[in-house]
Amino acid sequence: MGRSPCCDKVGLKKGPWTPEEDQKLLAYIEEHGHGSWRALPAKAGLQRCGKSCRLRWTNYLRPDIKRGKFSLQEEQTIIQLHALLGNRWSAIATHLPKRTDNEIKNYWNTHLKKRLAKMGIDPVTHKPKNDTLLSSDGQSKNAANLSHMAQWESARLEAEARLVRESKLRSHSFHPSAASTSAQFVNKTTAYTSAGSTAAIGHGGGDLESPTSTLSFSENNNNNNVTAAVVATAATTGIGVNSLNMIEFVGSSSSSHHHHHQNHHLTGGMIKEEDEQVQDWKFKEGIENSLSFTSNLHDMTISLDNPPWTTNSNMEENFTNLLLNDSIDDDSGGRSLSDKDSDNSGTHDLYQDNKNYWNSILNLVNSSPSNSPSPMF
DNA sequence: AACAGGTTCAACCGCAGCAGC
DNA sequence: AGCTGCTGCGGTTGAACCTGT
Repeated sequence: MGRSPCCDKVGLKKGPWTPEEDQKLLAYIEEHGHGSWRALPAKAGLQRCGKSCRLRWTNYLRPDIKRGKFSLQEEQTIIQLHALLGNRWSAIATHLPKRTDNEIKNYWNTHLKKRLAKMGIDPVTHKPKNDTLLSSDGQSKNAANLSHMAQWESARLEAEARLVRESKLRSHSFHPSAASTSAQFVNKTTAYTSAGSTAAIGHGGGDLESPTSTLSFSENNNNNNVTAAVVATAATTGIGVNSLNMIEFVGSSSSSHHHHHQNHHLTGGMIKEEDEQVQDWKFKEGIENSLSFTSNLHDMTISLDNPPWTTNSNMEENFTNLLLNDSIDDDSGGRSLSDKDSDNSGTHDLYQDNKNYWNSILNLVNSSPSNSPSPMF
């Protein structure tokens, strides 16, 4: 179990990379691909450890990295995914094409975490810090249920990662121009299918199956039964609320991008325009081998005094306002969580905002940026 | 202009998981 | 089954940069 010596080896350089080193690394990978990272530095003539080279490549030099300011939509995505997945930056990064986990992590720690804290939202739990106000009205239960969702989402992502790894192994004819170094650049198709308690393992053609998760919630309570049926097929669209207190996210997977749609040119084109980003979101929904993998993840019942998510109206808008208010008026002291009045209406607002917040998170699962051309912020 | 304190982010560290032997 | 090496991940660090005084 001995640790690999890595940079402990004497003579290996550490610290910031010089342009010359960057050039060497780029030139080598462009010509040969990275291959074994451990062996790379010697071959490329670099006095670095392989780990350092890999990091430099994946976080900085890789051509398909979008650098610069995060868009409002990206911010929202990060916040929502963080609520679902926690500090699983690599998993979050899979939903943000061209952004590295490191970049997302940094952005979270330096911007978003503080912004949420200012708003009175615990950046860890994504619940209002003064949660006692909500403990008796079912909202905590909502959060608990969402926590379950998060667990399943995590499981799904892990399953996807496995599939991706398998896929990469099978088609591992590495080409420098397709120097995919991370699972995040492999398309995935995901789906949350409302299926009651039905377990369905669906298989599609191709040598790999598309990760499709089935989430269903059906829990009994003395009072209201709410089935939250989430159907989110990768880049899903639309949300329907039927008359039975049932939320239905209906999505469709339509694209058929080829895995190698990304051109890994090593020069230029690092930053793509917004419409290209939209394309990338679309691309996420497709997968080279038209994957189809369905797992019935969970069956549970949500019992609620007040059925949550029974309406979608203004959901996104409210979430948007929550964050926008704060980011626009950054000196407001984060009062966007409705502290204008400290009476019962304030409490209600808090509840409402919290509900909207979590609704928006749920909605993320079903929504695709490609279908929300106008920023939510 | 100079300094101090705060912020950002590239890079490092250590650990865990996995594959091959 | 156990060992070893490699890779990826998340937490942390510290130099560079920014801002206020």
